[in-house]
Amino acid sequence: MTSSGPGPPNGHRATLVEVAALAGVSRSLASLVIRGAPGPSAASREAVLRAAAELGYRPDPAAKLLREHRSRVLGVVFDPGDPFHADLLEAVYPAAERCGYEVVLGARVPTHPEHRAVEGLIRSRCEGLLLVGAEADAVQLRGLGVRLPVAVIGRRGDEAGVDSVRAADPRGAAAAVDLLVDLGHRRIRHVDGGRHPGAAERRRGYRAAMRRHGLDPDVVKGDHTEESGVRAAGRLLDGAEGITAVLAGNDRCAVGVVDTLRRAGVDVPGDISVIGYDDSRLARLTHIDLTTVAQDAEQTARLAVEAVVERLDGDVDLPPRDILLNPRLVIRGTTGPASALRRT
Amino acid sequence: MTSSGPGPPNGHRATLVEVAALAGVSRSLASLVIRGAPGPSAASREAVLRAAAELGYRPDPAAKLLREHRSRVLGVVFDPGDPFHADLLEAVYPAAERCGYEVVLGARVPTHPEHRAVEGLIRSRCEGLLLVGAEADAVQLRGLGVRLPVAVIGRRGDEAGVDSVRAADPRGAAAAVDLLVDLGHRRIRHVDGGRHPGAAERRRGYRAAMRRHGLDPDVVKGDHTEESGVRAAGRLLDGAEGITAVLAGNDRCAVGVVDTLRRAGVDVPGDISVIGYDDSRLARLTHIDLTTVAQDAEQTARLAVEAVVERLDGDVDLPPRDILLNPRLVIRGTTGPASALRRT
DNA sequence: AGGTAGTCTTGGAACGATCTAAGTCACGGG
DNA sequence: CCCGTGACTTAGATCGTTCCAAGACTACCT
Repeated sequence: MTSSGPGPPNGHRATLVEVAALAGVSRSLASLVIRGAPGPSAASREAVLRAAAELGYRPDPAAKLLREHRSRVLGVVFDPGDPFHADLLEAVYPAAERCGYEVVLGARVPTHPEHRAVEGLIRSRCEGLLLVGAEADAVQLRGLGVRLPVAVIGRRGDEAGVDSVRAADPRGAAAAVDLLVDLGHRRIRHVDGGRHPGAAERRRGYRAAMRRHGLDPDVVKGDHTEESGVRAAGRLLDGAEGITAVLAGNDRCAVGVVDTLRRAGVDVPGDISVIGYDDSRLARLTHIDLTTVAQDAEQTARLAVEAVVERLDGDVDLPPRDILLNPRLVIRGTTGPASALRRT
Repeated sequence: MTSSGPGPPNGHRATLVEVAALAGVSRSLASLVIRGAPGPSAASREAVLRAAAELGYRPDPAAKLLREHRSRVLGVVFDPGDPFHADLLEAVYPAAERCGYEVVLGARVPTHPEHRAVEGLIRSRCEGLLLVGAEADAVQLRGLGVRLPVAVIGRRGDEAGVDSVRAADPRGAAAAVDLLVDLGHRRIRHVDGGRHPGAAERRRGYRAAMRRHGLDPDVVKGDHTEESGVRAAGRLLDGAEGITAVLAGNDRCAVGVVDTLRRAGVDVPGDISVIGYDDSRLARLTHIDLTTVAQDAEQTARLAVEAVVERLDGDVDLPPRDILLNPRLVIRGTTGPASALRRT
């Protein structure tokens, strides 16, 4: 894009020396003009800019980097295909731009695992790293953290010496339970996320909230896929009579639950209420319209970017911070009052 | 994560000069050893490698790049959150690696539109570009194509002078129609994808196949979202009697159709068969189990990478190629014989 | 007139690698 | 005894920038 610009279409890129020659000034002066430094007179400024435009000059980032030792680039490792990561990325770009940084991405996929992504990003000379949902253990994370400033999103990192930004999952789960109890539900089941990151805390929040209300926790194993929702709903249909509400480990699981229940003729939320977790795009689709717990992607991304930038632009020796964000309950169409019939 | 390595943990990175000094050889010799060039004796080779290890030496990519004018990096623009793009990325990495290239990613999101992504990637000195589903028009694409080798995935590019790799959508739609006709369906409706890339060709393939079978095409407007599937299904329920099969514009639309029909008590595929398009992860979920048309992500990615690399590593002046891949029909659980009752 | 301040401009030395061409050394043949 | 040969090694130039210290010129003040 950039309409390809004028100048030699391909092959040789114009250099600063050529621009300076055409403008009839020295290399140094041209350099000052190009990077907008104070000093040059209006006349030379104009001459250089004209020459640069004519030659289609673009500064060589490699040379600049070699000299300056600053790339002003942030690397981000993420999972393509994960809708929440997409929301985060959308917020990372403007946040980085406000701080004067560019962003390069590295995907975490089976063929290109996290450590490869990290190395690739470092090789493309990023100065700081955002890991959206890291796989690495604390030791690896710590090793990475000494090489460059790192922030982890969605998981705790301060024991590994790096900053982290994440939702306060126990509070989110508790808020979901509170809503259900307010609606009159008492038999509330949690389909958990197994060993998924965050699952343990959601489980903990659920258990604590249930007990706070004087209710018995009822946790069944699951994971963060639709499959596990389908299985859980199957068990529900097979005879877990009395249960009027389900708190799923995440939205995908919740969708599995809702679909299976509805297909079996159970009314959601008339007979059973369902709450998801994450407020993924899935949950927002109007024909799904799932009540769920939202994390604020925009704020999360912004804080993570700012944490890394803060270390980059000065305070290197801050102690690692673990920033907890309050989740927000988004009430949509899969929750309603406990039905009189099934209430125990 | 490379276990942080020995050497000064942060601050100063070791340079080749320091390695050479520690090994007691010249900078040039150290350089030869580091990049594995033939020449150095076994003794000096070992001395240099030992010194490099001790200092935790890592070559500075900026300096290397400045000198060599080759980054061996491929840039990829994609939509995070799109599952098919995730599949492609997964295949891009090994394909690039086989050709000796690294990959950097730029996201196409509302806050960071395509042209920004492209510029960012070029600034990080990628030598070639893969656009997964470009937004740019032919003029912009052509402008980009003269700056560096470009391949577009999922859309035609040869009129804009760049290579493209895409599925033969008309053939995919035709195969879907053929299957339905084989199953005895005659009133087959197509919910199209509006002005989405690819939608026109799918529509064309559908129309041609219907006429080939002596049937009347029946196209309704839609787009590539669940919403449009929901709307289309609504119209079907409102009284489009006689229709026994729906070919959706893509999987998301198909899921909207199936969900809405089932929720209204219509049996899929007993009463109505539904076919999607794309074989996204969605379609593969066992509780959705959608019959759909698949594109081969692995092959697509590989061919696109190879096209760009071929121009990079020699043949610059090949005419642009438009590579068409045959889609594959994946028969799952949403298609069945036309029901005797509803057959016209 | 001489000094000094201020504004604008400049050449040379970095940055850290690679490449080229020229060096050193030991050895064996004439 | 000299020289060519082959196997290693090295100094110096180079890539395209930015930084630094100093240079040129005008203008002002005493």
